[in-house]
Amino acid sequence: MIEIQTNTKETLNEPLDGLFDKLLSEVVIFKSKDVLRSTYTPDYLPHRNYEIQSLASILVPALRGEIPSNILIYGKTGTGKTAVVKHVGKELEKTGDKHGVQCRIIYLNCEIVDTQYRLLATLAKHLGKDIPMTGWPTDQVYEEFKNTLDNKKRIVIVVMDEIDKLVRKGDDVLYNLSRINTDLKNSKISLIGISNDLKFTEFLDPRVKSSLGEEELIFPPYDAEQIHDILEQRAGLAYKKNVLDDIVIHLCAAFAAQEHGDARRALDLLRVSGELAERTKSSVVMEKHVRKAQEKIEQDRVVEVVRTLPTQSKLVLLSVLLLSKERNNNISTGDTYSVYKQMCHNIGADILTQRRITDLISELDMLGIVNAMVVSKGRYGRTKEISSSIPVDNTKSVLMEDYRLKPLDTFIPNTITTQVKLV
DNA sequence: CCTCCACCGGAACGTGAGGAGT
DNA sequence: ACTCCTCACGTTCCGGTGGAGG
Repeated sequence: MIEIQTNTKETLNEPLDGLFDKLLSEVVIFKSKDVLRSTYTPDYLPHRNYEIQSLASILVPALRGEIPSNILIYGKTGTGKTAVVKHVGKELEKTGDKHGVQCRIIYLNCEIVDTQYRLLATLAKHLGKDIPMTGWPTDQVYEEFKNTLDNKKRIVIVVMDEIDKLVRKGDDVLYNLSRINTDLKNSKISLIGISNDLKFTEFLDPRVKSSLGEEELIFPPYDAEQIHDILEQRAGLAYKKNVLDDIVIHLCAAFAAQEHGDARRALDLLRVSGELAERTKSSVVMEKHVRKAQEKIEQDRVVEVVRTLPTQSKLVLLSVLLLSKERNNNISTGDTYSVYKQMCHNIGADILTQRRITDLISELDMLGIVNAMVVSKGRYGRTKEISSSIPVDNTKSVLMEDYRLKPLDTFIPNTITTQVKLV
């Protein structure tokens, strides 16, 4: 989206290093964009004092050389769980240094570190012991980790973000980790699990459950007012003075509050709004930018979802899209299925049963890319009435990026006409 | 009030991939 | 290398159903 002027002599004669200087100087809105990224850990967390205090008071024994209770933290996305833990952790390490107590916080994201082996290896690495990422027997890694951990007197607090992802693949690691303290002479270990799924402990071994959940913290979602405060504070750091229209922050907060109080979403919105304003060379972020940003974020989400759909679901979606162009959105399962069958035939894909397609349609409905409602048409039966809830043409081109659907490019016109005749 | 359409959606089962244990 | 288990994905079978039209 960067336009380069080539029509004036001045631009052509300008030395190359001046080119970027000029572009750089055009960026006038942001002071620091990173402040609005989800990777940024703020020093000050509005409306999370209670959580910070609770967490700190649970962890304070660490500074006296005792083992803090293990903690489970629950809360939906964007409620500040990770930020609070990182913040408190930083403070704890700082205070520990001041008083000469060795406290280490190790932060792991279980979505990436998702097996027993990787988890132990990563922990060992954080403590300064390199273990090859593959190859060793798991129990050897465990031993190695234990020895490294125990070679110094210290308290180690392991933070496991998205712990539910790890549990789904077995809870042995957690069992081992929660019992490891009995084998340690010098150091002590304590666990903090973060999850956005309230029910994930159901899958846990009862022993692990009780040991891990010695203390529990629940982070409630923010309301619109609280999100407003958060945005206000971050906007001060991220944007230059007087570049935000008054309504911008209110609007971002309102949009995000609708999404179950997700602060991350609100910050994304604020950042994308600024980026859009910047691109249109506007020196002020205005309401229209926020609305555009909201649209863009939603569209990016849809594109991502559609792109990663399994082929069969893509075919079903494509059928719905084609039909919704021909009709006024009153599409039935039967219609969809016959178009779907034709397309499968055209590209030589397996044809699934209608029963399965019903389920696939329901899945698409849950993802929010089509609407499906069961309606009765009396004498003419009972069916799902399907309509697409996304822009048809854009989505179609995303679908066509899939090489397996490519052959349809030439078939699609025929498909529709035969279909129309058929009905 | 009854019928009957065109599908819904639950249940049980089959299959193949992939991981753990031995 | 082997079995055993789990899980995702599909199929088969089938009872169930809201309401327009008779």
